[in-house]
Amino acid sequence: MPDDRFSNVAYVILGFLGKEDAEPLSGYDIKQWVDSSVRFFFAASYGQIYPELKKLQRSGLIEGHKESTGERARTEYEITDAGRELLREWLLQDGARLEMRDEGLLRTFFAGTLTREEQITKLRAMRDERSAQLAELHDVAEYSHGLIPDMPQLVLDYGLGLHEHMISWCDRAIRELEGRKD
Amino acid sequence: MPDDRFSNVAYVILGFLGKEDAEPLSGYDIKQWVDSSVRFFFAASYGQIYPELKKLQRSGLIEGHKESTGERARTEYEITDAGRELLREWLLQDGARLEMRDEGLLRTFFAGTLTREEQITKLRAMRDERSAQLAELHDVAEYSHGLIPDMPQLVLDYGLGLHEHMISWCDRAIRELEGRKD
DNA sequence: CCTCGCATGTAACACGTTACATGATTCA
DNA sequence: TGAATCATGTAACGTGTTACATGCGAGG
Repeated sequence: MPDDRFSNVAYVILGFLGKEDAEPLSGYDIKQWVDSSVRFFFAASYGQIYPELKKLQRSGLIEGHKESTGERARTEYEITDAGRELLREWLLQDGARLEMRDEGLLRTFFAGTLTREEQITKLRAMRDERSAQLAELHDVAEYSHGLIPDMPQLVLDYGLGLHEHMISWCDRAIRELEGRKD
Repeated sequence: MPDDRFSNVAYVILGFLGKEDAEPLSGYDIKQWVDSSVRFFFAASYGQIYPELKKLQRSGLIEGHKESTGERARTEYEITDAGRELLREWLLQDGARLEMRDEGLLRTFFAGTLTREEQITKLRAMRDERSAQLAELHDVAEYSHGLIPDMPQLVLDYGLGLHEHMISWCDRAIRELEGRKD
């Protein structure tokens, strides 16, 4: 067994391939799934996905089949028993990292030297961005309503609530600053 | 002027040095400030801070003074007018990136193959971690109450609300799963 | 015919963390 | 005396994004 350590992206792959009902997926498919579901709290690029697929295959955790029958060239992957086992191990691990990098908040934090006007403008922009994101998430949630199982549904609800919270904070902060407008 | 592009860490440094009342700060000081204020939505390590201080100085945006009078060797930095200008520019920029990487949520999302019991255990662990973080934040907020100006205070409130939201989501999710316990 | 989406990949770069090295001062 | 904190740094590593290259197939 070469190189025994896997990135979170590897577990995302195993996660999608390891769902109860899961069909075989290509690297491209996986990217689509990531972008339309976990994207708001976990991103993954092709630059990570394709190399990781190779690595997982080399380690016998997934199996690839060339599916080039008439259609476009395409390699579909399925999870193996060893893969399921590793996925399960990962799911049960404790100590999960939570990282956030919020440039908007960072700017807000240091915005004391701006004028009230400028501060309010910035907060409104932040609010609008979040609203746009919320709308997108709503689409995803609506579209997949009933199609996806319990846990993913709960996690989508989490995302909706989170964005709503951010928006209402912006609103409160704006009102607060407007009230103090001297 | 060599290399004209600065990382977010550079702006954090300028931010702390550029506050109205700001005293000169060492690299060590800045790390302390980061860890005790913006840490929950933006981290920075010594490995980023020290090189960035050098770079900012080379570009004339901050000025360092060796403060080795009797005490430990220590270099304190102050912001220059050019630095203030760049900081202001950055504060007014739009298009702020928001990145999140939440391993716990990721695991939850894929937890469909675990038993109800296991799922609930995981959620409880997540809840506890968040509670601990919330407590830490409360300490910071309490400690700095009145000491820090408007904007930072608002941002701290944001953090408190965010963590409370996460916790109540965990609670709801747990109740939900317990209700379905078949 | 041309554009869009499907499909696979890689190389260069940017970003960040960790571990390590070093040494002074303070306080119990 | 020994541990903790102040203080400054760097090298190695790991992770993640971007830009690019390539080509097929479907539909307007």
